[in-house]
Amino acid sequence: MSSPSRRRTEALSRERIVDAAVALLDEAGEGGLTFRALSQALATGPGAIYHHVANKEELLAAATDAVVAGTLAGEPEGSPRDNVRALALGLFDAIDEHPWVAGGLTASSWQATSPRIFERVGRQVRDLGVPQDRWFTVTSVLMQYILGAAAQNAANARILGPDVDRDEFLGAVSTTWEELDADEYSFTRTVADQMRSHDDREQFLEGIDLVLAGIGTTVPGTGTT
Amino acid sequence: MSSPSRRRTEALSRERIVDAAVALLDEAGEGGLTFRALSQALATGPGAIYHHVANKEELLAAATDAVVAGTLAGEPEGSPRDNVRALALGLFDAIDEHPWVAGGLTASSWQATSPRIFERVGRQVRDLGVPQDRWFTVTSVLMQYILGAAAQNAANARILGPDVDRDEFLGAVSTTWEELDADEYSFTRTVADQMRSHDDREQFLEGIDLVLAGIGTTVPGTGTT
DNA sequence: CGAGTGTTTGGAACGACGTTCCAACGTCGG
DNA sequence: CCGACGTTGGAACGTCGTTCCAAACACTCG
Repeated sequence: MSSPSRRRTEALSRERIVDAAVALLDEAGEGGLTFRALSQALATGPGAIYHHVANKEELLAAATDAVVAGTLAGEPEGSPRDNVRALALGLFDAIDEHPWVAGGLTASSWQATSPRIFERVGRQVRDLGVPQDRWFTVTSVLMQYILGAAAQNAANARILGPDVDRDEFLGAVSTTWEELDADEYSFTRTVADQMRSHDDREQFLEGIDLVLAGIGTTVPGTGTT
Repeated sequence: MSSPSRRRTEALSRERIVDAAVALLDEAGEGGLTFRALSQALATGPGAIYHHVANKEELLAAATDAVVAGTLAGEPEGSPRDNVRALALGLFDAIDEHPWVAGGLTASSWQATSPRIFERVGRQVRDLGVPQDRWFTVTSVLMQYILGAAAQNAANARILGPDVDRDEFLGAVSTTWEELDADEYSFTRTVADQMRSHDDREQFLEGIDLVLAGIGTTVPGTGTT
């Protein structure tokens, strides 16, 4: 370990592999992560990678964890409600920017990534004044909404693609909804124009507020404020 | 159309293909759906299937829609709150029984399946007394929680596998949590034993109640009841 | 300083996948 | 009875995740 090693190329390491994987996923989407493409980006062969990473699933989990850990960096500094909002929005934006993270969380990153998020959310739940015997449930519900909503938003963004106009797409869906069967889809037809002009981020935050309000009704000393 | 066709074998149809796909997915999981396995189950070749189904993505979407449409069969008959609970629980159980549905909803079934669910949820939101200008947002949030929580539950069930003992697994995770770093994971360690004895279905329903309670705070004439 | 040891490398090869292609087959209108 | 046309299903293509192994390397010890 005297000279920090410069072998044939530049030394392959798990960290370098994960970084390259993140870059590849960002560029080419979930299907763009290939051991062949990764080999080429790292100027090596597929076999070499397997000495640092067990398989693709673990690699995806590591890439997911790298992104999530990055968004969880700072320490919270406001009221519990504000902290939950900030935490949720940070995850939402991260998943929106790296849509493959949603799939990565489903895969098997629960081992490292999920507890990381759980802890951050849970501390705010605790500070919110929720009775201790409900900590696990309330934290789980909050986390499920955050990740579930973010994942569905990412799925929508994926079918949209990077080069499709958002307003155009929303307009097309809205038109489709307006042309549905009048009896079978009376409600959906009514709100078709509401969907045309909605903002995903804003709607997500309203959902957080809704859940927080629900939590508020079960906390002894707190109103809706 | 006189004799309802009995060709070489028994006539290939989109419906027969989708049914076989559902059966295959239930038996072997998301990875078990293969055009080769499907060909064998239908006693035909892979090429024949492509005359009835565009590609695998569409097939998965059709299979997903078949399952979801089945759970949405009956008409609701109780209070809006009870109906939401029943609707949510029906979807939760369906996804728990067919975990691949979670992935199928993400894929591209939003075209047919998603509006189906949206309409059902939305009607209850309307009957709940939510102001009309918030229908779209509230319905979306409710639906995001339902599908998000169910999807994450299905992901947990998938890593569990059909033959692993649930209590044993929960105990193992709980133990892992208790051995986390005391400073970095103080909250998670505290609730480790709560997770050991929790019930997924019950927790899901508590989440529904939490969201409903949150909705209740924004509805003019309604208390928490 | 050189031989030996154990790890890292990377290219070839394997089986399985989604998908395409096309010759054979079946059905049906004229 | 015959041509036209949609259906069938097996072969084949390119790509994927993964495995295997001989060559290349860094390091330790005599």
